[in-house]
Amino acid sequence: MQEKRTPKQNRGIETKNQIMEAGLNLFSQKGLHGTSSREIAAEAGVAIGSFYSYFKDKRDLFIELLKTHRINVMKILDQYLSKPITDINQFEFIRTLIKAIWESHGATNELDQKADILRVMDPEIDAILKEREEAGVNRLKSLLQLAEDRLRINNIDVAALLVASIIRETFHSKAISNTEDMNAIIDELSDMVSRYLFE
Amino acid sequence: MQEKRTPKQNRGIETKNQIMEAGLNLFSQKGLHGTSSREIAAEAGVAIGSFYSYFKDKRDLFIELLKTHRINVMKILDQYLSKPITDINQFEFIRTLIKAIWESHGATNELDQKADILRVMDPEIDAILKEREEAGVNRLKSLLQLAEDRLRINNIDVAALLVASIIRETFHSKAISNTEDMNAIIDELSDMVSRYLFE
Amino acid sequence: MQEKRTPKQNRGIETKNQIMEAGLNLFSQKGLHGTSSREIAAEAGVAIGSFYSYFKDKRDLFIELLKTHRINVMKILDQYLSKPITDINQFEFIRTLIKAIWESHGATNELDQKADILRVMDPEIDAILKEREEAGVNRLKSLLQLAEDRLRINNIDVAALLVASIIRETFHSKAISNTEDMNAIIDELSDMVSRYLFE
Amino acid sequence: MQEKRTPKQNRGIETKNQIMEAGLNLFSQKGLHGTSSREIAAEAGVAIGSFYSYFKDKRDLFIELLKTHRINVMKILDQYLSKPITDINQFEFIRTLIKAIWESHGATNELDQKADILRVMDPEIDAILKEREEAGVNRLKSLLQLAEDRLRINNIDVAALLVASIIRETFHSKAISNTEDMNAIIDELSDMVSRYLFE
DNA sequence: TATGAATGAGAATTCATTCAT
DNA sequence: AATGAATGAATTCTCATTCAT
Repeated sequence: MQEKRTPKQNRGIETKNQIMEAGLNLFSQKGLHGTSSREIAAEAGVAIGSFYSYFKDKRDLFIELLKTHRINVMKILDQYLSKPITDINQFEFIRTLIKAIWESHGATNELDQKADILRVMDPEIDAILKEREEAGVNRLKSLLQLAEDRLRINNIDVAALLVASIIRETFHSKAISNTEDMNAIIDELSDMVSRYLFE
Repeated sequence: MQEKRTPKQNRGIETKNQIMEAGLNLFSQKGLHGTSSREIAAEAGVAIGSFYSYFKDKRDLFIELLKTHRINVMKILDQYLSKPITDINQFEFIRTLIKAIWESHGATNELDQKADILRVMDPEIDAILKEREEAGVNRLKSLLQLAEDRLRINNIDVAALLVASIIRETFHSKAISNTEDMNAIIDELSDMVSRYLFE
Repeated sequence: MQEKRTPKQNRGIETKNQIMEAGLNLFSQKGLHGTSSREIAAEAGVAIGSFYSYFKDKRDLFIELLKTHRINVMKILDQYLSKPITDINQFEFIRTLIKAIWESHGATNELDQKADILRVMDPEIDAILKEREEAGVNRLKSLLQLAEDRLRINNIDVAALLVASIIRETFHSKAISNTEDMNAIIDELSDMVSRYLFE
Repeated sequence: MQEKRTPKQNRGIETKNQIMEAGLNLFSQKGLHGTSSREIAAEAGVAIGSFYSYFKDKRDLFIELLKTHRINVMKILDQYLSKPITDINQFEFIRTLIKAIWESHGATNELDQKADILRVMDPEIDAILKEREEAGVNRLKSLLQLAEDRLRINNIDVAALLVASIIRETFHSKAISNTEDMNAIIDELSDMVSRYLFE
């Protein structure tokens, strides 16, 4: 195989971005197996040869998209959660958290769903997702520990795992993501979670 | 294509069952795209031609497995829920429900996860899953209506949708299904849901 | 392979006839390659195993049909041509000949067309057709020799070959066999041939 | 299916030509069903993938060959028939016509024979052949109308159909195309046709 | 004699990937 | 850096044929 190219000139950076955008669109719609490398190149408006200049294969692009997305999510979450949260009530705090997660998912929610199926077969993808999930659980645990005296739950580890999973999976749920009134869902979810966690 | 065969002799029924079992195993591990029809035939110990005698193609087998599973889940759920539930408390009621769902998932939980990704591209699979999800939401709604006077939530529709989704997705969650202590998870989940629903 | 069965009981004879009739229909419509042995058995209303009891394979049935047909054609032709022909004029003689050939083709004209393509690949089929063609040419030659003094052509061999071919191929011609007015065609063809042959 | 490729570079044109030549050879010998796509690719000395880059499937190649041939036949015929024909006698005129048709058939005569069998099952092939046959009949009719006062036949439509068919089918006849002395056949055929048509 | 389940070679077709230009 | 023609392994699917019942 030819050496993977790291673009130095503007032209190359542009090409790589086009491929990544095309990949994100197509993988989100049709998953890794459902999308062919030709298709991505065509959607990006470049030759198939160019695709293979920048990515080892389509799985390589998939993983790069997954990692890029992970960084984006973290950035958005940090912005939301950097505000002081002591002066708002518990329900509002949870609500803000859930909204932040919802916003940060945006464009790549579909990609995550596709990645979820691949992790079974693909240890590298599994590792990325697992790391992300653990990071989420840990961050939530830290937040909960700040308010430990107001918690009603015994096992903070199990609770953090459960709450993080529920929030994540709710947004992945097809039944829910097809619902028009996402605000109502977020309100109810916040109610459920805050009532579960706090006295 | 040759006529799809409906086995009349015992030998044929046996063969079809072997194929379905092999399909369930392999699809659960590797999904529809990750499994080849040859592989299924080999795992079932039959010739590839036999596979195509009983199923139009591997998607056809996948759908048949999905439908069979749906029937099994319903059977198990009905058994659990046919017991009188008035004399147990709310937490126990929810806990029994969640346990029933967990038990009924068993072997085909993995299959459902694979189906979930396919529904995006495949209207027939989407329809099967959607019907199942709606059936679940409706059944839960009926149960909730029986205890309407004790509920604290306003919108029973949104609550039923949310709770049904949360239970389903929790079991689909990789982060959770890898956990060894599922009983603790079920307890916490029951706590969360019953506290959300009831006064 | 199992021994080819020659039916002795009535049941067996009946079965074989059903298969031959089904074969004639399907081969005529779709040719040897276009027809599957399953299809023939289904059309005949027997199991595929029965097909292989009576015929080595589908080519074997095809050849048996071809030979049967050949015998039928000869029978009909002989009936027509056994009448004394001296007292009718030349045009009428040729016309009667052509009509006889047309009638005798009937049901198996289509089969002959299919056989024609196979002869290239299949020496046995080629031999059957060649033998039939030569028989036709020779018979025509004999007839012409009876009227040798009235002929205008020099080379009776070439003429017999040409005339026999033209008559045969005219009936095989798609452009013509789709024509509704076959009588007009036969009249013109008779005119052409008689004018060519006789003073 | 991947987009059918239209070669722009010389290399691609070369490849496509090799495939078409291999297809012509093999189809002529063994027909559409008798030839596999792998075989064509091997004969052309290219990979099977290249075959499918240039043709949707082998039927697509077959049809393209048929169309190409049609154009070639028309070109050659036009060259022959563009010479002034008034000063030659009727026999010579017909003889020239028949010779032109014979020459123009050349390599693709065999292909036509194969196409003939396929038209029954394949409307597109039927349409191509029908169009060609009609074009031939019409061209002949026009020629005959130029010499209308010398004709002895009544119905010019039937005569044109019959003569065109006879010429075409004579060349398709296996019995005749195996003959070594084609010149004798052409002479006799010309004699027959001119005597039929003209006073 | 009749049945039809089972077999597996072989054909069609796709698509990830390479490499000469 | 970009192109796209060429490759061929891998997969899907068909169908002639056998053989146990």
